[in-house]
Amino acid sequence: MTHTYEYPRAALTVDCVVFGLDLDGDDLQILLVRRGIEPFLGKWALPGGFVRVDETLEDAALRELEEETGLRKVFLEQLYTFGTLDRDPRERIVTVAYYALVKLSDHNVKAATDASDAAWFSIHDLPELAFDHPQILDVAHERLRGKLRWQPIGFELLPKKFTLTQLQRMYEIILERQLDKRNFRKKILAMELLVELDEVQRDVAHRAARLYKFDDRHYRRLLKQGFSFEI
Amino acid sequence: MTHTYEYPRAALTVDCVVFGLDLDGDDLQILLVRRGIEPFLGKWALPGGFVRVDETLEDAALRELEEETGLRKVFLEQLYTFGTLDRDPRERIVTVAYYALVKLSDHNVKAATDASDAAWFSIHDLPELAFDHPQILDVAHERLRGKLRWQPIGFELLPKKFTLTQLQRMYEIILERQLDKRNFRKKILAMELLVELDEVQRDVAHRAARLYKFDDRHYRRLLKQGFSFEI
DNA sequence: CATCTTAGTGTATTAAGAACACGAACACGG
DNA sequence: CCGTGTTCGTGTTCTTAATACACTAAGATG
Repeated sequence: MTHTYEYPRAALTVDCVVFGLDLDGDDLQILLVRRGIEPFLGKWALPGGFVRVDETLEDAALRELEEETGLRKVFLEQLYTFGTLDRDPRERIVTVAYYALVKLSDHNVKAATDASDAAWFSIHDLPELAFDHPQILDVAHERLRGKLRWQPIGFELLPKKFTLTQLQRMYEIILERQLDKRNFRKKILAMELLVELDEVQRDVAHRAARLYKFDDRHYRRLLKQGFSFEI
Repeated sequence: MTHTYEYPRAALTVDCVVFGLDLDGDDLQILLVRRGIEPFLGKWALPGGFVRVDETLEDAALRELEEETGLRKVFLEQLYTFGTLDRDPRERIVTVAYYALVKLSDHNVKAATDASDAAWFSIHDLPELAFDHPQILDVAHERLRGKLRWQPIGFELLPKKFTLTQLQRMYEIILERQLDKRNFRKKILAMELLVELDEVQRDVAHRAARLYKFDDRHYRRLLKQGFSFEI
């Protein structure tokens, strides 16, 4: 069945920049999929695809993410819409880009094997990408760095229970600068957004650190009172 | 001539939230156009329209803005893309929203008469709007307030030459809080982004204030050195 | 020349950010 | 069980930025 319109229409797609944090490797990572069709057959690309006429943009992004990488229930936020004329060699395609933050600890390497061909890459060592995906990735990286300091989205990259050192390292990796240990702990604890758990790290070859979790309910309550997060 | 595709496609539009500043009325204003066709015939709406297949999104926004309101050469930035299923009663339409900042002093009331039916409204006294335009406007207003403090975009709302009092009032109107006169002047002058002109206000019934202009070249130079603007 | 309105200016106090080092805990290996 | 190695957890001082606050000067008007 075909569909006919009076004027030509651009096709509409979504693309997702998925960030993951490798605390061991001290590295920010991106989830890419290998293209199985032309154009750019065999090249790596951002997971994404065409928006169906009966689903919202966000639904399309979540669907494509699951189909291509197996990921579900991730933090997802709209990034920017890219609409230059020649960004796809086939025809005019406008893409609404999203960025996602995932806890590598939960959805560990499963994502890589589940789908046809998906893999994590260090943001500092990326393969050649299809389309204008390098540009989309740059915008996403910039947004992540910018937003991280003003909104508590970084917790989406950590396991539910984390140590203060892991939290600090997350900020250091993404912001690409060192933070002072004592000042960092003073500041983050003063916000009263973390709940200290009766639990410590396990299986570490040194003194185990106390575990904390982020108190989302309390954060939302504070927000209404004009509280503003800042690292 | 018609155009046929294998799968149904959403239509793509752009909409613009145009902000103007009325320094006399101490008021932030929005430019709206009255709809000449169904749906929502006769209702006020954001200027906007369909994206042609051979123009970029930004070009479409600028074109629609000029066609419907006569405005040219305004500050324009992408806001967000709205894609819920029922936002247009006719069919699936996805809209890429932009926001614009204009100097009311330059493009004064011409805009209102030039086009069929365009007019400025106080953001605190808006008429009933078509589609999901109230929501788009809210997002734009939130973005403006958020961005104003961290980027020197407010100058786009003022005449090229302005007084420090006007500058302060602009921040007070949009941020909706009072600022201390001496602290404000101290801070803004310390940034060294303003050029003091050999010129003062004219036609005022009291002591005339010194005029300043924003030094865009110097701002860009400072940016590269890691400078960050903040009010 | 008296009146009215806005312009323009400095200091003292308070809060936040930055700099900085060492003893305690715990696992491990000999 | 004792020494070694690694990370944990903690306070104070100094510096810088933010806040609070009020009067004289300039110039237009009648």
